[in-house]
Amino acid sequence: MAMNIGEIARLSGVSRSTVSYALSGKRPVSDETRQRIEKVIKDSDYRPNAAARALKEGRTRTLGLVIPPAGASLTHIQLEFVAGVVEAAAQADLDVLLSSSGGNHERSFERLVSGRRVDGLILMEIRLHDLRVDRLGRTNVPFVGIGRTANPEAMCWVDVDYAALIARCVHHLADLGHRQIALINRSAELIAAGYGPGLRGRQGFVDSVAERGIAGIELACADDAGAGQATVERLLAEHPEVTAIATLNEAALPGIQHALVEAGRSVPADFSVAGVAARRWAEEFRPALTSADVPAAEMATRAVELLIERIAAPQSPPRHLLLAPPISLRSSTAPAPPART
Amino acid sequence: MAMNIGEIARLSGVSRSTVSYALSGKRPVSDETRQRIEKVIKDSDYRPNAAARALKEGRTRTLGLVIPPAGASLTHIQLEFVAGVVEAAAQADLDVLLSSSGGNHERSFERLVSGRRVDGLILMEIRLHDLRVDRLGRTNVPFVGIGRTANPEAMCWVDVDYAALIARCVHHLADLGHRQIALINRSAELIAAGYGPGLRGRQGFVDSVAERGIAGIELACADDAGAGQATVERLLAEHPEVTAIATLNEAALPGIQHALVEAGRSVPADFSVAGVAARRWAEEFRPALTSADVPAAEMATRAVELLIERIAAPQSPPRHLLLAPPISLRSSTAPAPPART
DNA sequence: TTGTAGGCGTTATCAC
DNA sequence: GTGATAACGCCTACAA
Repeated sequence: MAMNIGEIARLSGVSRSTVSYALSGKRPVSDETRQRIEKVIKDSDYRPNAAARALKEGRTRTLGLVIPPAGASLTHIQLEFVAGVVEAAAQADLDVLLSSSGGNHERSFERLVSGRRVDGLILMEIRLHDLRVDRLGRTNVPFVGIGRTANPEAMCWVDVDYAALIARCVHHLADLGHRQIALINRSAELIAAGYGPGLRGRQGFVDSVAERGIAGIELACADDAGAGQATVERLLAEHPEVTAIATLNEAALPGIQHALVEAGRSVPADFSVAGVAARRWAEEFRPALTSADVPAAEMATRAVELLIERIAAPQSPPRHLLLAPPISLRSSTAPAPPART
Repeated sequence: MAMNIGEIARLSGVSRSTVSYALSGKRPVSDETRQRIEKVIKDSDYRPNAAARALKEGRTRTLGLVIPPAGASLTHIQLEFVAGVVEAAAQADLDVLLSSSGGNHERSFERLVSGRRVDGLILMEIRLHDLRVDRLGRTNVPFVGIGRTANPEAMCWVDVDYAALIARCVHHLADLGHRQIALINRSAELIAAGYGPGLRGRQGFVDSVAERGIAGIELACADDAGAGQATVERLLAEHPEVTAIATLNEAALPGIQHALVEAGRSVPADFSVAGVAARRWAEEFRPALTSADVPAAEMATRAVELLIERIAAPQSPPRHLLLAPPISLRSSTAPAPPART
């Protein structure tokens, strides 16, 4: 039984337009007919054909979400963000079409953009120089970036202020008396590719370390526990004087923890760790990690809000949101141990 | 510039149908006209309007993927699966529409189903008695389940044979001389709700333990590290004679590891652990976990294949795929220690 | 080899 | 308060 509006109209003994108006409420319909129609609809679980509606209305009621390619497996933060976007979109009765960019998924991205499959896009993992942003600039598809480009005024985005957060970590550690601090950053490849959080986090580190007049060492580290472990092993071997780590590489955390345990450094008595991570990972660190918890769910909500606004008013000046959540003091930071001899 | 097929036709000096045929290749078009058309299309980056095409063709070229509600944060396995589905779908030039079920997301699910937003659905986390499966049974929307219901013949699905895998873990541990083995299962709530992996894993445990004539203790455990730690602490306190754990709760692994370290049990010399988990988590366990690696990416590929088949032939008898990957021997299992006195 | 025309299911304009 | 009808952009018989 292929239910369509015509069938509902026939069964209710009215015209198709009346059914349409009864549904949309865009013009008055007598109580009697409305109820007859509603009954018929309920009995047949009719729902308007989305494609027909999209064709007629020129909008799809669908948002596109462009995730990083599958190869680079998603972090907890990204995952939480995706779930949050689906949630927030559902709240607004919007669906979410997923696409991965990078790799050889350009077809999928192009379908979204020029096939008018979506009313707007959310782009994850924006690079400082981002081809997708350039591409979208040439169309008039509304979009919101998670992360900002080198020219941030030109577009809508939501981002975390990694520079400020890493700086806060450094200040917190410096306040505790640490004079030798290492930054465990994301991978060298990501940073070379113009990955904002890595670059801005580094900047925040360099600046704050200079401001406090203390020694800072930056290390790149791939996004997995093994790399975290290797990186910290190297750090401890080459720079035994370091007493604290700041990190924005959440996937490396388990490895960082393990390497410290192996090396016999007790956290936080001998060694402090502070970072930027999803709350869940911070809490799973042993001891629980003092960290600025990346508010992925909130970012998702805000990004969807911004996008909905932008879809409604595509020409309005682009809005931005730079989040800097406070550091949650947990158990991984303490006063620096007396200097080793 | 609202590009549509008519506009392309006008610019190329041909009729709309000629453009359409040039694009689809469903009837010959002279080289000269084809080239003219292709040039115009390239210059204008025209792509057919997906909604119009969907309306006309009665198919959307879109797959629906129903994920668990956001509250229950996704595990690594699920995450890898989602990415795999997007990948496999993109390979077949299909898009993926995301929806979460459960919670109050029924609207979103209903939109997918009766609004004809998708050509078919993949349902994650199938329960033994699953309302969504019942709902889909009353429509003719093709779908593939990840997991199977109590009546598995009636539908298409891809599943992991948790019973067999847990049994293999038990046999492996028994072969190593362990006589007291505990199963760390998923949460009591999940199991009470008819969660297949938990129930079937339990069955495999009970059966294999009986077959080997050894003592088995089953413990439920929520999906996070904290719960894993608490569960193992309790286990060691109440059953100090236990020398091995089998588990299918990957999210609990970090906690399991931590509790064992805290209790001074050295793995694998004093204590063995085997399980079912995503490969990445198995490798991040210390020491690397002997486990059956859930092939989430392969499941995704297979599920998409099955679904595409089913969309093409909705009436064909439902196909199933029960995967039982081999156990990868890593470093977390060893012969049982001499009995404690 | 190419063009004409009808219809997919909606919504919205116009008429009653 | 309600009904007929055109249009959204595409595909595809049917004609030429």
